[in-house]
Amino acid sequence: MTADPVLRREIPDATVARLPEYLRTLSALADDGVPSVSSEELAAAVGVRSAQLRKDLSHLGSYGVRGVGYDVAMLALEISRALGLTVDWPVAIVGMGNLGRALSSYSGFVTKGFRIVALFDDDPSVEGEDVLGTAIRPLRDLPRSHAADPIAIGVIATPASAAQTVCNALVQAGITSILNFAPAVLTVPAGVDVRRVDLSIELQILAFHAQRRTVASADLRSAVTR
Amino acid sequence: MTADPVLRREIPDATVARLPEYLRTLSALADDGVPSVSSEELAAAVGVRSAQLRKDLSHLGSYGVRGVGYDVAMLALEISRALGLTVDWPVAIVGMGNLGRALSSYSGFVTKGFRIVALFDDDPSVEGEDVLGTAIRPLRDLPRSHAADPIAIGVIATPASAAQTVCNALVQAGITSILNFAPAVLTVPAGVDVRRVDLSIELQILAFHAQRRTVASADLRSAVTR
DNA sequence: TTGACTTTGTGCATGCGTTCACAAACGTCT
DNA sequence: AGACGTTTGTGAACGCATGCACAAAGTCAA
Repeated sequence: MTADPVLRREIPDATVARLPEYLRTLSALADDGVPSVSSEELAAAVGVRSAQLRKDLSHLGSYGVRGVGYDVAMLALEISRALGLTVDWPVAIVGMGNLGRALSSYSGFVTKGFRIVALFDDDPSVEGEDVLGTAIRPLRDLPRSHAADPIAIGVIATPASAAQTVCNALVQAGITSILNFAPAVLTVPAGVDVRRVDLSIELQILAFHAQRRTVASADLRSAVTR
Repeated sequence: MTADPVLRREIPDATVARLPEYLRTLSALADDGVPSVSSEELAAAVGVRSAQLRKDLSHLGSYGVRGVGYDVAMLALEISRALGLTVDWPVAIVGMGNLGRALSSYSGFVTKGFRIVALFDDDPSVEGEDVLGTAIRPLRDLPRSHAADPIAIGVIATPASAAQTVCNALVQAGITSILNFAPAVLTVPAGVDVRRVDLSIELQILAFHAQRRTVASADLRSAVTR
């Protein structure tokens, strides 16, 4: 009944969101031939507090050595395992505009256990086109494609107007993990996990902070001249 | 000394991150000709709890009418104002690969007060190319471009290896708001606001949850067969 | 082995964010 | 005008995440 304690233990969402950052930095360190790091060093490289890093890692188990630090390669492997990146995740991308093409060639996508197995777009002018070894097919081929080479994760990179239709097709095919880049809220049945990425939100947050800086300095000036 | 209370009041980061979502949904409602919404309806459309929505909006001021709801157009305007989107934000994008092109044509970028004033790329083969009315220039033109048409926000859409160099150039030119799509941690002087977007992190989080579902159902099965 | 030093893992406190629950405020109907 | 139903705005409770501080556990030198 009791499975691997590492997998059964609840890992906080906030921690899960940071694990990819740790993993990327660890991979860079490994590439540089660094054998081990302390929590202090790794935290500084990622941009978090060392206490936070240690607490995050403690949720995965006890992989550090007191007085020494963490073995870079081993820790990277453990984080990969925790995230589920030690197995391959077949990914399909729907919508082959600039964003879809950017995603299919994005290094962070093709490495790290994600394998693009299908590209879809209903625009006849791009149908059949080859993108990095994978042909673009119309969405109606999804069931056949899924049967031949099962898809674990569907990525929606279409305009907002098509997003729900595409989502329905993905769910219909039995795909339960969906990453949505379209600026639309998708409704899905229970058991389907949808995550949305809005490229413009970060820009708006940036504008908010920039504006606040401007207002703050304007306040200072008007306070002086008053 | 006391400026506009709406601008001076501290708005929590978590709230700021949701305001763009509210704004997008409100814009859609306005397009559909809906004159007003209750917090319950709007919250459902966005995918949050109504109490959270009301508390978020309360940070901007009191723009609802008890017993009635919120005026869609007015609330949209107030959120725009709070985010600083009522003024134009000149944006420059560095790196005109697929991602840079996707961003420059992204509807959420060009609408909502963001105006792309410059595109940079040091690849000679794309230099001078016209993308939606803006010519691609080499990064060394940044100071001149900035002087002629000031840039408020710089977007880095280059490979990770070039990100820090590009960032330095942006900071050197006096740009204090930077959106970084490259998978690299940037070091900047104090007073410069950097936000990072990693397109692969969401995919990794999705994989984590998908894996957990798989493990959970495997546990159930093994529990039965035991 | 012993002692000095380093670094992890974690209990505890603090702060922030979310949710509940309700009084206050509005429109409407009689 | 007054009673009624609706919805906002917010104080208070709760829960989660972060940061502190230190004991436990290791290395290394002598």
